[in-house]
Amino acid sequence: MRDPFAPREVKSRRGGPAKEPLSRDAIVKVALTLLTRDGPQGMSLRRVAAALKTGAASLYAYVDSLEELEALVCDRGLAAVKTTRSAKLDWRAQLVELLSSYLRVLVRTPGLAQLAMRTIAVGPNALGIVERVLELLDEGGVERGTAAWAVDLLTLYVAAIAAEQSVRKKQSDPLGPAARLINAVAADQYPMIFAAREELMSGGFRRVAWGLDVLIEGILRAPPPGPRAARAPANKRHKHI
Amino acid sequence: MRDPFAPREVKSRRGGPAKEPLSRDAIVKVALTLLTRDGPQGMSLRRVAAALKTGAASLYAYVDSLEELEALVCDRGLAAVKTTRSAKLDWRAQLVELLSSYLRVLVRTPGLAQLAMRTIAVGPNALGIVERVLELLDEGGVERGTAAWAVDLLTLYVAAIAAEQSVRKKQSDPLGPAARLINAVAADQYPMIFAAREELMSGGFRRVAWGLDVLIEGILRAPPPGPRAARAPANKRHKHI
DNA sequence: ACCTGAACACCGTTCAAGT
DNA sequence: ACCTGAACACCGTTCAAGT
Repeated sequence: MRDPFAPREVKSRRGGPAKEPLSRDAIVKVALTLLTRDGPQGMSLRRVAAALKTGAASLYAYVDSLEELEALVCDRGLAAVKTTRSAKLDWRAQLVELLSSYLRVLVRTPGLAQLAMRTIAVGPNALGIVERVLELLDEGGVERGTAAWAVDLLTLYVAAIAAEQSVRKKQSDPLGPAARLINAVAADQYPMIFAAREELMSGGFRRVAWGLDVLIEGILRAPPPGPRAARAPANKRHKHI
Repeated sequence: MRDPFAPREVKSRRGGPAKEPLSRDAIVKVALTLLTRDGPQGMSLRRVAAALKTGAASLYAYVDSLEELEALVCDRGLAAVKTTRSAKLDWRAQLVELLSSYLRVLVRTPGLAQLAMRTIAVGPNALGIVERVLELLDEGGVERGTAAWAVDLLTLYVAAIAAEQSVRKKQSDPLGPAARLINAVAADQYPMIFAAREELMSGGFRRVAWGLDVLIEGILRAPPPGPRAARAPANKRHKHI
């Protein structure tokens, strides 16, 4: 299997006649545009092809499948994430900054979050983000094995939050019918939910910030992954999952 | 908008002639069966209808859309999660137990995890899980506002892990081409990734256990969400996300 | 009211035929 | 080699017509 992120060389047209000579890069570009403009629905092979004034079959010269295109689009979308270094902020603030940028990019483009959850992100931009997070955790004194797992935990959390938000946004009502259901929950049947119904639905940016705080705090304090199992429930260790 | 989880009453056939008289419940049941057997692809309205020996159009008498069916299937799948109380284990062990059961159920049925991430879970089974988590956190002395946000964090994490695993499983190779790419990563371009390439790919149950530990540890220690912002980066508070 | 076949407007992918 | 139209095997949803 080829590296899907390696540029695929294509014989260039002799004089370079038209505006978009139909290259892999052009395909990914308009796909991301369509995704940003019309959401996940808008990025079909046929629509991308139509935007490039061709048939869908033509795209298969540059892309093996929709899945590959999605991976390419996903990584291209991640180019917008700011991974810049800052001398003024400590590692923790920089980490929060980076992850907030990641979140902002995922939320801004509807469907990108779902893509990020579905495809294993291994393009250069995704790798750049992972690299930077590892750097920052290292700066924070987090041991390497812990850091490796922590990257996943952090990025997974942000992607999941973003995906959830973009689902919620699709709902027409503020917070969707979920809110109404939670409000209608029987006080005697679900007393805890009823008591916390207010807090369950409040959210926004503070909530994300708190979540990142929880993760970072936990990463710094939870027993690191060593050769021995950390703290699995004693009676049910290694039960097949 | 009706509560989609309220049972929809249907005129019963006079004598009750056939095996499955085509009820909302029967539809959800075979849909879940198909999902479990054939994955997300297998649960289309047309396939569900075919399994019930009807046309797809017939299902619209019981279900408003594929999206509603997905929500119903999702909640029905969650019925398998064990929310039983235990006198022998402390709240924390019980919480890990419950979330492990949740994870097991999501991973066992391919596609259920993706469903759980896509639909806002508000069926009785989902509510039961949330209720139980809130109970356990309360037992652990976690303040209500914190607990409300923590439920989301915990369930989101488990669902995301499950979704990621079921994506990985789809890949043919052990760990998929992602592993090969990470192994092939240039040592000078991504030094941190290269150094941690081993740990980045190791995983399994211990990793999940560690993740839950991180979350719980963090939840116990991170500043609780109060009326004032907790610890957002001072220079970029409330920037629109 | 429930149920249905047919139709509508889409999909991703393949393939023989063009250049 | 790139590009294409047409076809294949699917989708979710609607709708007029049945009972």
